Amino acid sequence: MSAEPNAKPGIPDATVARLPGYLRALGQLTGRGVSSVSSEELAESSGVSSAKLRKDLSHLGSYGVRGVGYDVSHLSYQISRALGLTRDWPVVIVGMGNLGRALASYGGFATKGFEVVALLDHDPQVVGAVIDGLTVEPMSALARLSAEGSASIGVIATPAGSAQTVADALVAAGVTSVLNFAGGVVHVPEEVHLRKVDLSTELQILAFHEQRRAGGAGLPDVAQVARGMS
Amino acid sequence: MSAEPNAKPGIPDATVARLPGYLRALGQLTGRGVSSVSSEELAESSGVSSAKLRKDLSHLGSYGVRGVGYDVSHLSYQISRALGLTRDWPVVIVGMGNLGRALASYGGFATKGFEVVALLDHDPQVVGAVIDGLTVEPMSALARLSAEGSASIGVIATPAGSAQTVADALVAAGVTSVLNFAGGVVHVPEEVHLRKVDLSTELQILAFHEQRRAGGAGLPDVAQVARGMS
DNA sequence: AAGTGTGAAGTCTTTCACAGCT
DNA sequence: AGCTGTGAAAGACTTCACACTT
Repeated sequence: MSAEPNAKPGIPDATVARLPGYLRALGQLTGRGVSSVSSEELAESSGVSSAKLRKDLSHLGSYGVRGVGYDVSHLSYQISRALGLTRDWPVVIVGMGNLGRALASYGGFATKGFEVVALLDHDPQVVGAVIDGLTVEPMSALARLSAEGSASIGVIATPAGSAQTVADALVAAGVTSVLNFAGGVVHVPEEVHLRKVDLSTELQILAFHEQRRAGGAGLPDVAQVARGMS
Repeated sequence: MSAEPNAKPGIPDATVARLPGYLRALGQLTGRGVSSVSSEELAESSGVSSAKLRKDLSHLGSYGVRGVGYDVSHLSYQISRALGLTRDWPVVIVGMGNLGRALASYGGFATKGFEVVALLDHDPQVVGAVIDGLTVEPMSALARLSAEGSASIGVIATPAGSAQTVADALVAAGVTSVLNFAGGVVHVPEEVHLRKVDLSTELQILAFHEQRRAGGAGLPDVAQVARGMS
């Protein structure tokens, strides 16, 4: 209870969620040979306001130079360090359906900071397949990962119905962070960090805004609105 | 300037983002034959607190019965209506790589409220392929969708480098909401709604928490803290 | 008795605007 | 002169706790 998932002596959640964006923008600047950048410029590249950017960075420390701006490579390093990307985190992906395959070969993992150490699937027909250089293993391989202590981040890409079972297995194997792409609610122990990405949810949020744009009216107490015009 | 993308006479963004979760939980209850539910129970199924749930629902209207709870099917309908899911929104997916294929066949679209009307890809080698019953078309097909007025929500599943170009094309074709799975920042006109889903970002946020768990101490500079006090 | 709906208090986040350093 | 870093103000969101309804 009093132990929030958020006992932070340090960096606010909202800030943490934006740091990856800054890091990416800095990477692009590096690629273009830019070595120094102002908060105004970096904010523009990242799609936030400069005040927000400065406040965010101020939580990491004082890495800018007044009157000048930020050194691109130094700031990149500091953000990487704050995010814990100066070492590699082992990632296990469970569920090698379309989505799992996409994730396994997605460039996101190529980003420094992560290494896919195992691809798992429940289906014997899928086990043994080679995806992006890794052989798909059965769920029982979790025991090995657990013993090796090489389970740290787990990604769930199974159908929604299996998500809780998979999450339980991951937690039992020592995984302490879970990224859930399967729909539905998954419960994990207090000390395990869980994040959720769901296509339906995203689409439904967009639908809300589409409707607002079109409808205009749609207030709560308006009873039955016109049925399908189509 | 003062014109926020967010002039809401109605429902707070944070609430809108949770409504899909309630809707899913209600669907499960319906499947189990439950016809009435309390805020406590529905909150538990949705992974939120009951106070938050009640406050959220209060923004839609007063659809509960004191001393009793909520009627499952009526509440489902009201949430669907609030989200704009009482009609179908046409969705265009651009980029038929691994991710695009996964999205095209993902159950998320099967959820009532959306219809995939086109799959597009820039690569002539991919055009013509049939995925989940739809034939992949070239980017030029956007002109047709635009003329039909059947472009409403666009999903970008291309490599990051093409994202801005694709977004521009979608907007030109009349798309008013965009869901971007490609990394990087994409700019769209004020009136177009944009949401972003990025694997790297999610992993990096998890890495932060993993590190916090492990590292414990190691805060960057303590010197600066003292400075601010003087 | 049970459980919703909601003001009010509390917490977190963003924005403002400017002091302070280079 | 220019740009960062940051208190203070404003705003958004969450939690509390209870009046009110069935």
